[in-house]
This record gives sequence, C-alpha cells and structure tokens, in this order.
Amino acid sequence: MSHEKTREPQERAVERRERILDAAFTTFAENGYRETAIDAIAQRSSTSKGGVYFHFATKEAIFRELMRTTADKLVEKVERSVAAESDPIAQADIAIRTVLETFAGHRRMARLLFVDAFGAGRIFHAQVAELHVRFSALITGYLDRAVVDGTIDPLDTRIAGEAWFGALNEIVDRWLMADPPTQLLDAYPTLRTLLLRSVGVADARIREIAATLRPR
Amino acid sequence: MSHEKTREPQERAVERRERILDAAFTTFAENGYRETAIDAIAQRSSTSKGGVYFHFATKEAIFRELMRTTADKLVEKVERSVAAESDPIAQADIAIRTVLETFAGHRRMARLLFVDAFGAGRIFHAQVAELHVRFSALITGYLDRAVVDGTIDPLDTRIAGEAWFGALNEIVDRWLMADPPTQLLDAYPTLRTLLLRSVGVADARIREIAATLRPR
DNA sequence: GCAGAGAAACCGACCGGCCGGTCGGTCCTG
DNA sequence: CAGGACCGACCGGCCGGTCGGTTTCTCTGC
Repeated sequence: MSHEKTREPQERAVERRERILDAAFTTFAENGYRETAIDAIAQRSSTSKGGVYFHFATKEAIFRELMRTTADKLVEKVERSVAAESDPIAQADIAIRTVLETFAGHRRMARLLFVDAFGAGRIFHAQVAELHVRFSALITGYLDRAVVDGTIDPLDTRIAGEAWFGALNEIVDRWLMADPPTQLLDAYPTLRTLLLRSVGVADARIREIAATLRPR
Repeated sequence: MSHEKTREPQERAVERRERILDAAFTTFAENGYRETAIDAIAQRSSTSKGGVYFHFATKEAIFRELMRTTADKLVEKVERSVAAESDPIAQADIAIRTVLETFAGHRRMARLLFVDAFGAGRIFHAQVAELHVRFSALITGYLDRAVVDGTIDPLDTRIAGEAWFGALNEIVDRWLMADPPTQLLDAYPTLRTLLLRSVGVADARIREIAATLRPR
C-alpha cells in the first residue's frame, strides 16, 4: 500500500502524537497535573504548544487519555495473569501480586494513577473514582465467584472489594512516598495474608495457595 | 477580667480569626482547595481579603491549620472513645467505629480531610501523608498491644495498620462520592469483620466483642 | 516527473482570565 | 492619638488556549 521509505503524513503525525503522550506521561508523573505546563510537554516532545493543541483539545483530554490507557494496560495485565488460575481465591491473590509487581517495576505508572490525580483538582474526582470503581469491581468479581463456589462464606463483596483496593492503594501510596525507598514487593506476603484472611480463607489454605503460586 | 459588654480588640480579633477559619473550612470542603479563592473566604466571613491576610500569612497556612486542628479533633475523639475499653482489639474496633460515626455526622470534615487534599497540588502530599501516617500509626499501636497481649499472632503491624487505614479511607471516599447518598454506618459491620479477621481474630471472638460494644 | 493547488500538520507570539499576595490608607479602641 | 485591626484597589505571574501564518506532504492533471 505504501513503500517502505515514504511516510504518509498521517504516519508521522501518529508518531508525533505518541511522542506527546509519552512526554505528557513522564511530566505528569514527575510534577503532577497542575504543575505541568503544556509548554513543558511540548518542549519535552520536541514539538510546540500549537502542535500539542493540534492533537489534543485540552490539557484535560491528554490526562484523561493517559489515565484511561494506563489503567487499561494494567487491567489487561491482571486479567492475563489471572487467566492461568481457576480457583477464584488464587485469582484474587494473583491479581494483588500482579498489581504490586507491575508498580514495583513501573513507578511512574503508579505515580500517574495513584498520586497525580492529586493536584488535578475536583474535576478529576469522577475520573479517579472511576478508576477506583474499576479496580475494586475487578476484585469484587473474584470474590463473588469464590462465594458462589462455596470457597468462602457469603459476605458483602462490594465492600470487601473496596476494602481490598483501599488497602492495596494505601500500601502503594506509602511506597511512593517512602523517603529511603523501600521494596514494594516486601509488603506482598503480609498483605495477601491480611486480605485473604479478611474474607475468611483459612490460614492453611492461604499457605496452600502460596505454595501453588510461588513457581510463578 | 473584662466587663460583659466591652470587647477588647483582641477578643474581637480572635473571634474574627475564628470566623475566617470557619468560612475557610466550609468553602474548602465545598469547592476544594484550588477552587477556593481567598476572596470567597473573605466574603463568607464578612471580612476582606486584607483582613484574611492580617490573620494568616498564606492560603496554604489556612489550609494547614484547618487540617491539623480537624485531625486533632478526630484523633482526640477516637482516643476518648477508646479509653473506655481495655482489650486492644476492642479498642481498634471502637476506633474504626468512631471514625465512621464521626464522619457520618460531619460530612464536611470528611471532605476536608480525605478529599480536599485533592486539588491541593503536590505541595500537600507531605501534609496528607502525615495525616495517613498519623492515623495508621494509631491503629498500628492498638495492634501492637494486641500482639504483646498475645490476643493475636505476631504480624507486620505497620503494614496491617496501613491496610486498615487504606480500607477505611476507601470506604469513606466512596461514601463521599456516592450519588444517591448512602448510609456510611451500614458498612461498619462488614468492615469490622473484614479488618478483625485480617489480623487473625476468630469469628467467635469478633461476635463476642460486638456484643460487648453494642450498648455503646 | 513535475507544477502547483490544497489540505493536513505544525509553529509560537500573543491574549486574557484568574488569583495569591501587597500596600497605602482608614477606622476603631484604649 | 498611638497602634492594632482591618480594608480593597491594585499588581504581577502564570498558563491554558487561540490564531494567523508557515511548512510539509499528497494528489491531480498534464
């Protein structure tokens, strides 16, 4: 359809758009939403303010797209990891671990999703809330299945999902703020025990799942 | 020291300062930090911008003082409620309940502490982090005592405290965002069960504590 | 294969609103 | 009448967004 050398203008534009997005991601993660000027993004992506505004309607739109795609990636990753397991409790466990592992390796991602919303102002509450809902719903799903399976006793899984997410969120936040940097994954064993216990999984079973999962 | 009618200028000034603080509290809680203009605070407190700046050095200072005193009040309240109990697990339980009860009755307070930091920008991360540390340390304290008592098995109480706080925080956040408003206290029974279980308190004991506490 | 029309992509100077903070002045009160 | 308390017009920086203009590509017709 096109020769290898020739670049349709679209193609170049697409690449530029991506560059802008990358630059925005980094800059938002480093300085926060409010503190990031469009000019900074333009400079970092070797474009111009006008160029940025050619591709995006508003600053907010950039941030939204970034949050959405980032969250998409994470959710997708979690769902892939989870697919290997059939026991819903093990799935929930893996989900937690995947999130921690991912953030441990992509601090910026964590900053964008969990901290940057900070400084973004009230307009983004909805956006952030959506993120929270999305992740806690994921967890609630696993817990629901576990209840149906009879693996755990019935309970308000919505609240449990929220609580799990909140706990996870807090641990990640702390890690992001920790001054002498810490190892995020160090928290995993304790956290999984806390969370699994909280929905009534017996200690023996928790150890059992751990043994199954370890091999990765 | 002074006659009932006469007002020393100091006294009037003090009252004014308070009025400003009140107005700031309400406005911050309603609109968020960033979205609140000093002029709005001045107007609401029937003073002027200059007046506000006579009492406070910066906008940030107002917010800080508000957060500090609000957190102080809450911590104090929790500690008072807790004092009545001797069993550390019951204390932790009561602490959770007190926080929920307090917020249920003072939505604004919750907004200020948990949501407003939002929109306050990166400068406040430290402030917010401090708040989180403070509350989770409170919980960690109870858990530590429970461990020493032998009431619960040893575990990383720091992480547990953070997780508990995170869970609580998330529940409150959701309640604040819920569109058809919900009853915050409805979450309490589930939440307490989750949290107490998470540190290994047996279900029987959880019910037992509930029975003791109910009478308030 | 090339002129050139036209559109897409891009640039950056500039505008304008917003708002924190200042400052010279006024008003009480003791 | 001194000085603490208070007022409000004003300043100035910041930054999101605009807009007229330029560059770069594509496509057509010859």
